[in-house]
Amino acid sequence: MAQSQTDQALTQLRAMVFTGELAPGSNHYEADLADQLGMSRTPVREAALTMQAQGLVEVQPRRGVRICPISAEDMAEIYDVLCELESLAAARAADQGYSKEDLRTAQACINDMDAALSRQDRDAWASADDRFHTELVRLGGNARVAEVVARYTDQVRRARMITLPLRSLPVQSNEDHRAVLHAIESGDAERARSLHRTHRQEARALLTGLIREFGLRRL
Amino acid sequence: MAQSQTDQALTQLRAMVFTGELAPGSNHYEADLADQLGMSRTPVREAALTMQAQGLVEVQPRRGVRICPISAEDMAEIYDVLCELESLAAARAADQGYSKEDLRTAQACINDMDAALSRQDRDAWASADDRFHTELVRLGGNARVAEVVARYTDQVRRARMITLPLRSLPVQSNEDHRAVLHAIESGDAERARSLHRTHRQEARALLTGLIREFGLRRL
DNA sequence: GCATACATTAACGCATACGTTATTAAGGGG
DNA sequence: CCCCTTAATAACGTATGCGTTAATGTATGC
Repeated sequence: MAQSQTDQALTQLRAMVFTGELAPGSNHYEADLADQLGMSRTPVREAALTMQAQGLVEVQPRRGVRICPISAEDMAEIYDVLCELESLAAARAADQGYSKEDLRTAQACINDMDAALSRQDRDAWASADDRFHTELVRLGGNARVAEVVARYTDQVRRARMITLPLRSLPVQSNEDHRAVLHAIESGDAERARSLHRTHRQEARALLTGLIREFGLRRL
Repeated sequence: MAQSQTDQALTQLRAMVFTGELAPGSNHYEADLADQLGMSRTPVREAALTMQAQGLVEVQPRRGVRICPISAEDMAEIYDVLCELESLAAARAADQGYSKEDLRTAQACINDMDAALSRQDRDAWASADDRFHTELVRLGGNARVAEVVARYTDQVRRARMITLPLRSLPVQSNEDHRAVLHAIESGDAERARSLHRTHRQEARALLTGLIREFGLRRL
């Protein structure tokens, strides 16, 4: 499982972007990043170009690698995409005629979210929520949908982490998930679609609202 | 306006993929491509990595750069994505309250398609059709939607070119476009959405049908 | 005759080097 | 005092070289 330097750079740089260790809006010279990661510029540069194609950074000549910040408008755009594609995935998942066993992973995510909620553990909830949405999209059976959803989920990952403590406990969210999964289980595609669509629209409104309310810049 | 070697490599390699000069499913060593483009391996490699992130090629150690072929299943997946996102764009475009002047470019594309049809010029029609969809998505006002649509349009570009002569003249398509634009003009978002959705679903069925009917491999 | 071990080859991963060029600062003129 | 010109700096773009390593062919043993 020999990981190439480029792979390592990609993994580490992505992690540094997600945690905010590389601050949104900040610039970083390739040479500095290479030093930090203990490698030469080449693999760093290759990783940066890949991340640029993923929309996480911009490679700007002589100004270094810029970490793309997320504005309320960006958040709104991204949630529009997630809303459409995830609700399609929910509908398709319902069409597949999955057994309870097939949906076990999704059910487990919901259980984890419930448990996290009762512990008021927001981080654990966020992690389980993330896994639920990933699983939902996987169940939809369209790899391109999964890819795009993963890509944009990455773009808002840091912003979501930051807003997480600002919002009330996401109890409604868990109800939504259960309802969506139930619709999938019962093979009701249009219901799964519209339930999930509403769920995501509410998330969109909540998050953009929080950003605006708290005047968050450089998310 | 100084184009870097990497940019040139990207432009040229993309063109070579779209025309089929680099055949779908074929592999090409970085060094060979570099020779063809008259540059060193570095910019070729960087361009290849970017194209990999765009889903056009795979960079496989010791097997060179592989040109991703498109199967009927890929086509179905991609059109599902295009269907959702473009119909969202159509709905949003209708919500913007665009004037006739704002929609001039889209109207011009439709006119071009009509003209191309009457000349039975399929290539000109395809070009105008492409421009119409791009413009539609631009009118939707969501840059992420535009980005994803552009990316997947690129992935099916070559396959569409190849199937173009196999299908009957796309007269219905032009009717559809006109109806969508009319819905946008009259601000009827849900009508624009559902019309465009149907339009794309039909394209999906047509294209996957053609691929299967003609047993096209390595598209 | 087939499988396995080994040698050979060459494509890649990545470090390095260097020329180019944008940026910044300094200096001179208005 | 400000603006413009010019020089210095350093980050980048890209060529190059080399060690690594996977793929292929060959030889050997069963």
